Amino acid sequence: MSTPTPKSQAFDTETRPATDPPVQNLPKVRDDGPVSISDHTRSNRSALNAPSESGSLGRQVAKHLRSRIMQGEFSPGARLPSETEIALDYGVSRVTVRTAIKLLESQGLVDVRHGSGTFVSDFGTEIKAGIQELRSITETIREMGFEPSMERHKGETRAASEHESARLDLMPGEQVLDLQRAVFADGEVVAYSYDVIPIKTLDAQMLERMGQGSVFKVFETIGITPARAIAELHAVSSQEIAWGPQKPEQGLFLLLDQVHFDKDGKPFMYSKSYFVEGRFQFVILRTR
Amino acid sequence: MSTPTPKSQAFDTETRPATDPPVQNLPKVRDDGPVSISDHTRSNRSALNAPSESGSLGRQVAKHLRSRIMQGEFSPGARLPSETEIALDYGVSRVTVRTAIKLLESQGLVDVRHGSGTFVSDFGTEIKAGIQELRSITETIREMGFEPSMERHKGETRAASEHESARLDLMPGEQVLDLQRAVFADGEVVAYSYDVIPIKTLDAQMLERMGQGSVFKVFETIGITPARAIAELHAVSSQEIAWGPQKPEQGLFLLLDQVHFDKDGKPFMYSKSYFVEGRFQFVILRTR
DNA sequence: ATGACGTAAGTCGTCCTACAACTCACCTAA
DNA sequence: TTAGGTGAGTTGTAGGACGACTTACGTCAT
Repeated sequence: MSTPTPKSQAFDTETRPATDPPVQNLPKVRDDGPVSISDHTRSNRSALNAPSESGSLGRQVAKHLRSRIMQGEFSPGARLPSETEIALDYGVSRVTVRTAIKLLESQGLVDVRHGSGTFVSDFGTEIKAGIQELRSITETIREMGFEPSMERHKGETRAASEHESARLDLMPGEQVLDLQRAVFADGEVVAYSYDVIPIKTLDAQMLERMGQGSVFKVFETIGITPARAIAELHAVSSQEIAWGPQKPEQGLFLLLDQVHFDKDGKPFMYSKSYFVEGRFQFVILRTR
Repeated sequence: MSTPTPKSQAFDTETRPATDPPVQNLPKVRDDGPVSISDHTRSNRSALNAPSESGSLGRQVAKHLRSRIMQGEFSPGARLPSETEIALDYGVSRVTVRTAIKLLESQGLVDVRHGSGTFVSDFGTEIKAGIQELRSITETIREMGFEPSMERHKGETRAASEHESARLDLMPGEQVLDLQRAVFADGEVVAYSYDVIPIKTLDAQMLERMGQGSVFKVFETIGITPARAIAELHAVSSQEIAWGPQKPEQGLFLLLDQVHFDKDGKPFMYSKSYFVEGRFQFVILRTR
């Protein structure tokens, strides 16, 4: 599918000021005059449009700004360029820049002050481990500067329990993939992951690949995009959860009990992640 | 013994958003022509401008929309009026409505679909107990439909520990108020709160009022507005934390270890809140 | 010299208007 | 019946304008 985006020219006979011939993949750029791009102030307008799924323009700009902040281009406390400047830089409207900045603000990354400017949050760059954004555990670990790895302990199909059926919106007794894995950061166990995935969304080939690396990567290949997750937090003390040589003695865990939904609101995975207390730091930024 | 369960009515002071907060200040309306407001569709434009601190127009609209959603005017899954309609309704521009909706979206309350509309998130109304927004525990409990109360167990001044000084940005040895309280919901203990507040920000009168009700209320009166908090999450198993007749046997807690900052980025309180596992449900909505 | 005050420039907040991109319901024709 | 087109409605983006707020700076009276 994916119609070539005909840009609607069949019925617009009138009112196109024609200043802007249909562009394909770049954000529309208006006045590019002499195209003199100095080196020390290279434009960022071609930096958008990631290869894969991109989302709205505002989200793209937000994503790019975020990475620039994370990479230290703007240090904590520093002021970002004005909205107008950023807009010119990316070749988008100020409206778009504002939506992007609003997003970053809601993530606690920046701090907008009326009449003064937009500033990088003082702890902005340390929030990487935040729970607020939806990421796979492996991604999160990698962002924290560790090397993630996984070890499959169990991976079999069985009937869903009543509790799981309810959470995943299944018929009782439907088959699911029961995945149990240990999660490592630099070779040290940081969590034990119990994932339950409805079989019907997978084919045989997937079953093997599940559990190798990030399950989210596999989901991507079949067009399932995680849009959000609703999670409960619990403190758990039990000897029944961990296994293996690195099994923690005290048996104290922070349980993230969550259901993942795709962009259509359909649940596609139910997972219980038991984080070994003391080996993984959860940071939450609370804003008004 | 057997805490009297005071039901706390001495300090539930403010703002019951009954149905119609008396307001005087209107947002500037430009073309007010004949001011003909039809009856069956009463305008909401006078509903803005909360009595105290209001914030930007967009935030006001967001706040009001939020309360409308929470009160069930729009049920989960339902579509909100179009941005244009809302704008007319409140007498603001569509831009303002959009910033408001963006805010609600980032809180997971609504779900914006391009070309289709804005919908109340399916769980949106259940996220009340979410950690994402900065609220006092009492407020959160009230929103969950319980009657909050508190019992002061300790309230004395002492020198700050090294760890506390670091978090609160104090000189070592500076005096702080050490507050230890049990938090009740409908008479049942749900948490034990250890708060540390620098003395210099308080006067003698405040010291007494602290610990009566919400400490945030007291802070408000001296012009300190909590803007954000950075928190760590931990699982804790200990018998040293709780006290009193309702002390939980298993000694299992979810610890929210957090520093609160005002809008200028100054830390004004360091608090450790130990939530009794199983008596308080933490829900987190994770979005991309 | 010092402090209070006004002024101007810079920046975010809001408004208006217009159009593009997308979704959905409906109708039509094969 | 089904495939496709069409149009109305909705959110996304653009561009220009002005208001509100912050900050720095210069002026003036003390």
